[in-house]
Amino acid sequence: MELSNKTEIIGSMLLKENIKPSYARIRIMEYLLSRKSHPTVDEIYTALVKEIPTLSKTTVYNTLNLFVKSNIARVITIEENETRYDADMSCHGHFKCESCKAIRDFSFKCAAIDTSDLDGFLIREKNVYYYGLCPECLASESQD
Amino acid sequence: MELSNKTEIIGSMLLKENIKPSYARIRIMEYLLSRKSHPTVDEIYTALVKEIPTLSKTTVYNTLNLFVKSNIARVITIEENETRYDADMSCHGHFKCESCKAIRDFSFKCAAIDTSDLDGFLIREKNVYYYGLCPECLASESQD
DNA sequence: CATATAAACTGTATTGGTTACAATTCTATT
DNA sequence: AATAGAATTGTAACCAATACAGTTTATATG
Ligand SMILES: [Mn+2]
Ligand SMILES: [Mn+2]
Ligand SMILES: [Zn+2]
Ligand SMILES: [Zn+2]
Repeated sequence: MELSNKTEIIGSMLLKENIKPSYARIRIMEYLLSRKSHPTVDEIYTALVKEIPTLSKTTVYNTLNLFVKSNIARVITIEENETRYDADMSCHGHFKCESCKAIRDFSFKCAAIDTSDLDGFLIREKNVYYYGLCPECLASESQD
Repeated sequence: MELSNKTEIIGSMLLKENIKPSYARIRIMEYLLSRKSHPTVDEIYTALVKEIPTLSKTTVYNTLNLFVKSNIARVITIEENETRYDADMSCHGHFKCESCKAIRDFSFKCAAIDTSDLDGFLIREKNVYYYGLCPECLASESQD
């Protein structure tokens, strides 16, 4: 069936990073991959605890920190107070609408950013955050 | 003398934004402008309280929030736990060395980032954060 | 100058996301 | 079944940031 297939795919992804594919870890990674919402710890916990009643919020924290350390998830610090997470490790930027608070991906060519100032630096990670208004909020704000 | 000249320049900068140029506000903005270190609230407070013994940390928070709202300073969320501030409002990126923790500016051409995915969006602010190793730390790490 | 009003500042209490840690449960091996 | 180690849990503690009420300072008016 499909669910076990997905479980196996995620399980082997974790095993490749020497992470034991426990049920909680698989479900957390599955949640990260299925949603493009860049969820917070609380969002992940609240969603999964319905199906995994024994789940602890500490486990969500531990698991996400483990994923980040293993480079299969990344931290999104687009907000000042709460950390968000993303399992999409491809090079892409994040736009946050200051009105509806939605955070969505946008693509850009990483190589297009000229970083001659950083010659001699080892660059491990790039985060690009844009802020503004999405088209929907822009339309509803102009009609006042 | 020079100090009063600097004070007047910062004072008129604040007045332009309808911010009353109180002593605390001028000194906080002066600290932000003189340092390129992107200081935290605690760094600013600790440095200034030596000269302004009555200074309250709440005032530092209030003042920085006021500056950010008036677009004469910006929040740097390059770290997960602590907010940093920058009075340099020009388009530039920030590089954080994961070894020595230093945060330094780098320049890039804002227009070079193709954002066709964001057609129809109103972009108000752009933050570019890079992480890695600075040349000094790179050299000291390779000699093991 | 004296008084009144508003703005700025201060100090403390509280909030909320995150981590520390010890106890418990689960998993794998013998 | 028994043991050891890993994973998970629940609570306590931490700490940056905010809320808030009280105090001080600045400005305006008579
Ligand atoms: Mn993303
Ligand atoms: Mn800067
Ligand atoms: Zn929106
Ligand atoms: Zn360094």
